[in-house]
Formats: sequence, C-alpha cells, structure tokens
Amino acid sequence: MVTIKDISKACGVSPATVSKALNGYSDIGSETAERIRRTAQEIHYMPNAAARQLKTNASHNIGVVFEDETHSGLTHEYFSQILNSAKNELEELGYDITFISSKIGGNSFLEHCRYRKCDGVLIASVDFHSQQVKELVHSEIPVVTIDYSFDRHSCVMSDNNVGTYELVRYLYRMGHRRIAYIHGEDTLVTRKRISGFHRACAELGLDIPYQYVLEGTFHDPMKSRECTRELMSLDPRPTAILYPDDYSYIGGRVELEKMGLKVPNDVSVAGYDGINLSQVIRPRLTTWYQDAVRIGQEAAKKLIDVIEKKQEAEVEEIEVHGRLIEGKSVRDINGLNI
Amino acid sequence: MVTIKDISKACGVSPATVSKALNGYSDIGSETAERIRRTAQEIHYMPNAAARQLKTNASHNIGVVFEDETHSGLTHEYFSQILNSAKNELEELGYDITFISSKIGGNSFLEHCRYRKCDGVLIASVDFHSQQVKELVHSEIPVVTIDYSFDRHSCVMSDNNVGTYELVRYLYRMGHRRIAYIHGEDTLVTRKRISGFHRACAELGLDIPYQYVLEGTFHDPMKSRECTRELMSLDPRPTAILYPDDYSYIGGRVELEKMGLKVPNDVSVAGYDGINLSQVIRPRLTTWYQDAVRIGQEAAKKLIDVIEKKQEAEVEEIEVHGRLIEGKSVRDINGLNI
DNA sequence: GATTGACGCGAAAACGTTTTAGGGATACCA
DNA sequence: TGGTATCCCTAAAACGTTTTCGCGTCAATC
Repeated sequence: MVTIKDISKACGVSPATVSKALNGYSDIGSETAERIRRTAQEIHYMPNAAARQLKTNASHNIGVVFEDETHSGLTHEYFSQILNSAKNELEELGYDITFISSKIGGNSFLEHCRYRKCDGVLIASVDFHSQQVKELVHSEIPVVTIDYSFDRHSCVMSDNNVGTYELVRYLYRMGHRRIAYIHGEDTLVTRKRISGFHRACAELGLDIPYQYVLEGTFHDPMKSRECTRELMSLDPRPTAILYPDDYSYIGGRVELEKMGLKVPNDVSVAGYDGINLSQVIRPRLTTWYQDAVRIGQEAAKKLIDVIEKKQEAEVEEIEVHGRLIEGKSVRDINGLNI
Repeated sequence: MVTIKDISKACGVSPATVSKALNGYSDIGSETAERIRRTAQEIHYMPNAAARQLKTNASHNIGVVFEDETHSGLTHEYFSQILNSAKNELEELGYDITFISSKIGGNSFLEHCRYRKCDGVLIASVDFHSQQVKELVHSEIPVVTIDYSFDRHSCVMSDNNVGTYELVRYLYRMGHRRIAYIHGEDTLVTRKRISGFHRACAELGLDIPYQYVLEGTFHDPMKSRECTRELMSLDPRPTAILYPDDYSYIGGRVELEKMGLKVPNDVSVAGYDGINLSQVIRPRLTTWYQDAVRIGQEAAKKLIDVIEKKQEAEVEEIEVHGRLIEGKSVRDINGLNI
C-alpha cells in the first residue's frame, strides 16, 4: 500500500508537507505542492480512510436507517427511489452511505452509528415511535428525517396536505360527490393527508359519510382489497375511491374485478405516489406524484448542511412539491345522473 | 468518547490486557477478563472501528456494486431483494455494506474500494464488460458476482437453464406448440436461458420458427411492447409467449389489451422472476420463481468464506434452484383445435 | 546593520487500537 | 537447590494520517 511517506521520500519533503499539499493548505510553496500532487498521481496514492478518520474524527460516512424487518424498505419503489437519489447526492458531496442496523457493533441503531462514527444519519421508512429511533434522534449525531418530523430536527416530506386536497378537487371537477378515502395507518403523513382531504371537502361543501373514510395500511394490497370490498358494499356506493398509495390500488383493483366492476366506468380511482408501475398498468392511474428524487436530494443536502455548520444550520421542514398525474382511471360523470 | 484506556484505568490493568480480554485471548485470567468485560458494558465502551481497521487492516466492510446509471438497480424488485437479503446475512456475520461508486475516493470502483478498504466486494446488476468492473475483479480484493461468472471467481445465480426448460415443458403440457420467446439482452444469464429453451424444444420435438425468438431487454416494458406487437402480427401467431421477466410482461400486456387480446383466452403468457407484483395482477402470472433471498444469502456467505480463508476457498458457481409458479396466465388448450 | 514580517517547511505528538516479545510469579520436577 | 514450565500480564511499537508550533531564510523596512 502506498502511503504519504512514499510520496515524501520521492519528493524529498516531510510527510507533514505532503499532507498539507494534498489538502490544499496555503503554507506550502506552489511548485512544491504541484510536484507533490503530481507524484501522488503517478504512484497511485490513495489516502487511508481509517487513519484519516482516526485523526480528524470525521468519517465522511452517512448512516441510513431503513426499515428492513418488514422487508418493505428496499423493495418499496418510492423509498428505493429516495434512497437512490440521496445516495447519488451524497456521493457527489464525497460521502459514503452505510446501512444502519441494530445488529452490528452493539445492539441499537445508535451504537452502530457510533461504532462506524457516522457523521450524520438519514432516517426513513421506519417505526419512528420506537425507542431505538428516539434514542438516535436525541443523540449527538446530526439527523434528518424523511416523512416524519421531530422537534428541533430538520425533515423532508412532500406536500401531503396539498396532495389529497388537489385530488379531491380533481374528483369534484370530474363530477364526483361520493368520494371514499382509504388512508394509511396513523402517521404524520397520514394526518396531513386526511386534513387535506377534509379541507377540500369543507371548501367544496361535500358531506362525506364517515363510512367512506377507512383506515388501511400503506403498501399493502391485501388490506386495501378488504377496504375496497367494504366500501363497495355500502349503499349508496362511492363513485370514486382514493387509495393510500399506488401499490395498494393494485390490490383494490383485483377486488373490483372480482366484483365485476370496471375502472373507470363503474368506479373511479386515484392513487398516491406516481410510481412507474402506475403508469404502465391500464387504465393508467390518476395519482399524485411525489417527487422522490427531489426528496432524496433535499434530505442529503440538508444533512450535509447540518453536519458542516453544526452550530446553527437552520432547522426546517422542507416540503417538496408534487403534482397531479392525470391518468385514465377517473371518469368524468358530469351531467350523468349517478 | 470512551476508550480502552478508560477501562484499563478503571480495572487497574494495562490497555493490552483489556484489548485481549475483549477479544477473547486465552492468556488473560478468567476473573480479570470477566471484570474487564463487565466494566466495558457498564461504561458503554464501543470500540473505535477506524483505529481497529488501521491496525488490523480489516474493515469489516463489504463493498456492493450496483448499477445506478440506469437507476434500475435499487428500484428493481429482484435485485433489491437480493441486496436486502445479502445485507441481512452480512450483518449477521458482523459486516457492514458500503455502496461502491466511481465518484468517491478516486474515480473508479477499485479506487473507492481501496479507499474504504473493503474486505470484499459483491457485484451485481452492472455492466460486467466495463473496464472498471474488470479492473476490480482482477484486483487483490475478494469478489463474488451475481448472475455473471468470471474465471477463478465464485458466483451465484439461479438455475437459468432449468427455468426456461421447465417453462417450455409446462407450456407443452398445456397443449402449446407455437411458443414464442422474448429473451433479454446478450448476457450469460440470457445465454443459459436460451439454451434451456432450445433444449426443451429439441427434446419435445418442437420446431420453433426463428421469428418466434426475439431479443428484448430486461426490465423494460416498452421494449417488450414492441416485441409483443411484432410477435402477434406474425402468421401463424404464437399461442404462448415467454417474457424475459415479470416486469417486462407488464408492458406486453398493455399491447395485448390494445390489440383486444385477452390473457389467457387469446394468448398465454409466462414471465420470469416471480416478483410480488406478478402475483397481485390478474390473471396471476405463471412464472419461474428465482429465489432472490437465497441468492443474496449464498453470495454473502461465499464472499465471507473467500475473505476468511483467502488462500483456498473453493471457487464455485453456486446455483440456486427456482420453481414454477403456476398462475392463471396459461390456458390449457389440449384438445382444442388452435 | 538591525528589526520585522512573511513565507515555506519540518519535528513530533496524537488519534485508539492490536500484537509481539518478554518479564515476573508461582508451581512443579529432578 | 536449581531448573523449567505455566500462567498472567505489560511495555512499547506500530498502523497512516493531521495539526500545532516553531524554526530558518529572505526580503523589506527603519
């Protein structure tokens, strides 16, 4: 392995000088610095991350907490995209990422982070109420969360309130008045969405019966099949259903087919997320697109920001705007007597 | 930060003794060792990974090379599952994983690995012909590949030859004789599958016209739409189509619907992979299940094996068995005059 | 000619571990 | 008694960096 000493010998200077030259210190003569840099290139010098970390106490390593118990973290298109985009952004900034699990270097997220000396942590797709997560958030390590907000910590999420608000308004414009909503389990995101739902209903003067609003589960086709069946056995039936996410709709759809109902002729539907899949199935799904790529980027940038100017990087709740994707899954029933 | 010295002071022994006790060396008295371990627990000692790595030259860190240029790595269900399962297995064995990119610590995969001192590397879902990958494979770093095989290196893949072989036989049993095959781009996996296809055809005495075998692209619904259209405009039409993977079928399906053809009444189809999605759509897809979880596990175990007994860990090509998932997408046309 | 400041560089300590080589007890054997 | 084996433990060096502090040189200024 080629070290700083090899360069120092080759150039006839001290190791200290090499280190400084390579790190761009100003107290090294410009031609010396140039010579050192050239030599480093030539003999393929590669700094030793461990040694550097030992001295500087900075690992240039970002921990990522993704739920893996349910195995829904990495195989979840929305979260995968976020992770992928955060990863790209972090690499751009010179940081690696390490998956944090509670099994390594101790038995909690925090201990794993300490063991690897993560400069910061990104938390997403996880049970935010768990003791482990709380412990991590309240530790000395900079943290940015995605789709959840803790006091005194920055977070990134999409405009959930606006999303359902606009979806409802869209359905209304298409003539729908009996709008059902299967929402996700109780999380901050869900609460914002429900609030957007009610806000729109209030503004539009819609009086939605409580049976039309059901608690489902995110990313769970089976649960949404149940809910769909329940909704469609009400009298009167809803003319449109809002699903908690696109993937859940896939389940609901099976149930609708089973009942002999066609989308959108017999019932209109809309999803949430705007994953690729939703635009590949037929009819193309009308849905609210969450810009997962931007969410990942913003989270990464904010985290680095917090790490680098620790003292006072502004604590903020970054909202990433989504947009309506108009598919073919909502029927215009204006004028029809339904 | 609490170090080995704090323990040594608290216990009145030397740092060396602490280190040995904690690492289970046999030349430490049992009650001393016990006392040291207890103290370590009490004051929440956490070894410093960087310092340890600097001394031992082992990082307990595994590099993972996943393609991200096409962004199909992390959002690809099959590969995500492999990654997730490899990650779990590696964590079980005390290893962390780090995503390797060519942007950090130099400008190639190899340099990044060296910078982070990865003990080994897992390569999957990547252009195996690229210079970067070759350089990495031929370096001093232990490597295990997934779905591709290099000389003198172990690899893991599923029984691709058997997969298509059995699919064809299944279609044959269901009465199909005009079987079309859209395969993936030219890779080792594809070649094995094509060979399985022809082997079955030969055994069954099927004479498949060359127009029935088309080169598509893995995981690309659009490309498979094209191919589907091409196949269905042939005369005579195939009665069954084998797709390169489940996800690709989603595209083909749209084209079939557009042509007014129903699955499986008008045409039978089968996929490959057995991802969740394929069992959630209707009709449920008949497909060959690749055991991504086992693939990830085996790859992880093999890699650690190579790392730990470097000299002669057996070089092997590990084949993970899949199985047929019988959905509803293939019609039994025995006796029908088609 | 003396003083000062800027500039360019190096010595050495430090980060927290692991590991080698050996030292002091104690016990056992001849 | 002396030798030797066994057991427990330690001193100290080493891993490859970074960084503080100070030193020498040279030019400019008084």
